[in-house]
Parts: sequence; C-alpha cells; structure tokens
Amino acid sequence: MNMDDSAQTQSLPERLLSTAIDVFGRKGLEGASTRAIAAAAGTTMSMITYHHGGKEGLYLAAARSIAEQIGERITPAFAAAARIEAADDAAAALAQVVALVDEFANVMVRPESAAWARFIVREQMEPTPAFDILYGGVMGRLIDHISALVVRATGGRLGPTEARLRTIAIVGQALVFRFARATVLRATGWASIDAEETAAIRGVVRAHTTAILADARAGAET
Amino acid sequence: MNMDDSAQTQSLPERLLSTAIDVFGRKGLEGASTRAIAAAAGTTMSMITYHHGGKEGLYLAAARSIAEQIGERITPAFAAAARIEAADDAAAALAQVVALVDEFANVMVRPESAAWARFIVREQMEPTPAFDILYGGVMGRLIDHISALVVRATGGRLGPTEARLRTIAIVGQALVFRFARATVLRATGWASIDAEETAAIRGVVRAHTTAILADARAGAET
DNA sequence: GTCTATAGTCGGATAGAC
DNA sequence: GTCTATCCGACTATAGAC
Repeated sequence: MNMDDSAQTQSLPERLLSTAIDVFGRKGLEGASTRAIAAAAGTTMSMITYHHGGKEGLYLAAARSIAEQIGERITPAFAAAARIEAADDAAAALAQVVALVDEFANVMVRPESAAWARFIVREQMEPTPAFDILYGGVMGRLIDHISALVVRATGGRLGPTEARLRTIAIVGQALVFRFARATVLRATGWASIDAEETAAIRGVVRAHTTAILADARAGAET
Repeated sequence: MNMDDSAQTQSLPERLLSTAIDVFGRKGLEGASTRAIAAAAGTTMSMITYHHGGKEGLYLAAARSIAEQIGERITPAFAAAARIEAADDAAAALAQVVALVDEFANVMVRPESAAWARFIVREQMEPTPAFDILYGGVMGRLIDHISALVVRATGGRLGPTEARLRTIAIVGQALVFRFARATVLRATGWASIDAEETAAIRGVVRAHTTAILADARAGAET
C-alpha cells in the first residue's frame, strides 16, 4: 500500500494524489476508503476534504493527474508522428508505428505504469466522468496518431474505421502484458518482469506489429 | 444492474450467483455490497449467508461458476486442438489457431462475456484466491493448447516461452475489444457492437493472426 | 494547513419468526 | 428456505482546536 521513495519530497496534496491513483486503481472508487488513502499518504482523512473537496474530487483529480503524466511522456512522440503523417512515406510510417508501439510496450511493462494502468482499466469496465478526462486527455490522441500512421504504412487503402480497429488490436498486444500480468507470470513461470523478460516481450510485439503491417500493405496492393 | 430474462427460471442460489458475477465484476469485491447483490437478485442479504456462507463465499462461488461456464464452451475446441497438436501439420495447426482465436474473439465481443470478463480482469489486477480457480480452471489450459499449436504452426522452432508470449500477444488482440470496450466505442464512433461491428473486429483479428503466424514460420525457416 | 473528535450513514453478520 | 429485526463496526463528512 506504500508509495515510491520520493514520498518525502512531494507536497501533501501531491502525495495524496499519487497514493490515490494507486489505491483507487487497486480497490476502485467504492472499494477504496479515504482513511486508507490518507494513512498510506501519511496524513489524515480530513486532508482529502480540505485539498480535493472529498472522495469524488480526489478521484477526478487522480484521473487528471494520470492524463497529465502520460501526456508529458508521449507528446514528443506525437510531434515526430505528425511529421511522418504529412510526409506520406509508407516505409517511414511503418517504422514509426513499430517504434511507437515498441515504446508503448516498454512503458506498459515497467512498474511505473502499474498504478495508472489499473485505474484506466477500471474506467473502461465501468466508466465514470473520469473516463472523459482520460480519453480526451491522452487515449484518443494516441489512437488518432497511430491509426493515421497505419493508414500511411499500408498504402492509404484502409478506411478510417478499419485503421482504428487494427490500431486497437495492435496496441492490445502490448496492453495485455500490463493488465493480464497475473496470467503472464503464471503462463511463463516468471517471478517478475525485469530486463530480460522486457526484451522478450518487446521483441514479440515488434515482430508481430511489423508482420501485421507488412501483410496489410501487401494485401492492399493486390 | 438487472440480469437476463431467464432470472425467473433460475433457482435462488443460481440467481444470486449470476447477479454476483455481474455486480462483483462492476464494483469489485469490496465495492459491491451484499445488500445490492441480493436486491438485484430479488431477495435479501441473509440469503447470501444461508446459501454461500457470506460475501467471501459468494465471491469464490462466482469464480467457480465462471470457470465452469467457460470450460463448458471451450472443452470441445480443446479436443480438436489436441488432435492437431499430435498430427504435426503446420498448415493445419495455423488454421486451427486462427479458428480458435476467431472463436475467442467472437465470444469476447458478445454481451454474455461482459459480466465474467470484468470479473476476470479485476482478478488480474489484484489477484485473490479466486484467481487460482480461474487460471487453473480454464485460462491456463487455453494458453497451453494455443501455444502448443503455435509451436506446430511455426515449424517447431519456437521455444516454449516465446510461443507462450506470442500466444498471449495474439489473444490480447481479441481481449482488448472486451476490456477496452469504452475506448473502442469512442474511437470508432459506434453506439454498440452488433453483427456488422462484430464481423469487422473478427476480420481484423483473423487477418492479424494469420499474418503473425505466417511471418513467424517464414522467419523460423530462414 | 494539519490534526482530533464527533455525527450520521451504511456495511456484513446473525438471531429468530414463519 | 425465506424473510425481518437488530447489532456492531467502518465509512464519509464536518466542526473546531492548534
């Protein structure tokens, strides 16, 4: 239930926020108690009311914080993607999709993504107003950019919906290693996912993404 | 919060069980209240104590019920898979993986899977003793069979761990359409997933699976 | 800004009527 | 087997001391 070591350097509102992402992700909005969150953040429940206006306010603030953190990490990649989208070079677009998905897989297997991944998956299953914050803030843009690149990478023959479905399926390959973590560990017999395991996962996702796009391009040309 | 129309024909313990899968899936073990489950099943809380020995007992019974239901549906497919595993025919194995994943995708997009899919995803994120029931009962066997077929389909060069990683990635493509449903609807602009949408999703998953396996086989032969 | 104390609600378990 | 009534603990929110 504890947070990272930087807890000491964070202000109390920040500490509450990062703890909230973790605990809400594990227990859900109704399953998490404000007492437990406050205790894990080293303070008392009434501080949640004071700083975030109550449990609901803390939950929405947690969603905003997640969208912000992810946005900071991938905005640079979006700029590169936008350049390649404009260039209309299929080979470059394919390479960029593979690079983006590879980076996405890398983020997904790293422990930092665990807390907000759990939070996001819960919002998928039972969306609340927080889902709008997450989708509008980062998820929608990710799909927009990758699917635009997928269209380019396959020679421009894919319709927008099919490109989006293919994008979701491709990204799903990387996502599964985060949200089905318990199954991944059981199936492989791994105790944890460290450097070696990460490399194996990323290699598989890269190989699959390349194979899918090359095949889709060949199919489009026929 | 209501269940299917067959509620009238089910016995009270069965009604409690199917309602519990739905509500636990949405709210989680701690988020769901026994009063809410009992009310949705048209009875009172004390019936949960009587029939399942309390909230925890009901939760484990829900997990057993899920494993049982899925097991009934896929055991026939396992028999066919086992025959092809023994035959060692790469083309047949490839076709069988595509067929299994296609059927899996079909189940994943249908509304019946929604309730137990949510339940399973929660167990992935925060495993409880119920995870052992789910993994041992059905998930492990699914991965065992598909990965054995993947080894055959790619010419027998894949190691067991890589075959399992590839299997998880392939299955992840189908899974994502279930557990990231909210994002799928937003990204495509669909209001729901009916016959036409299901066909589009299955087409994408089939195409990707075929492309991945064909490429892996070609790579293994080099 | 941060804490303690308290009020009011809702949760799960159980006893007992039918 | 099913329900009602009740107990007790845990929860959120809030008032007020420092």
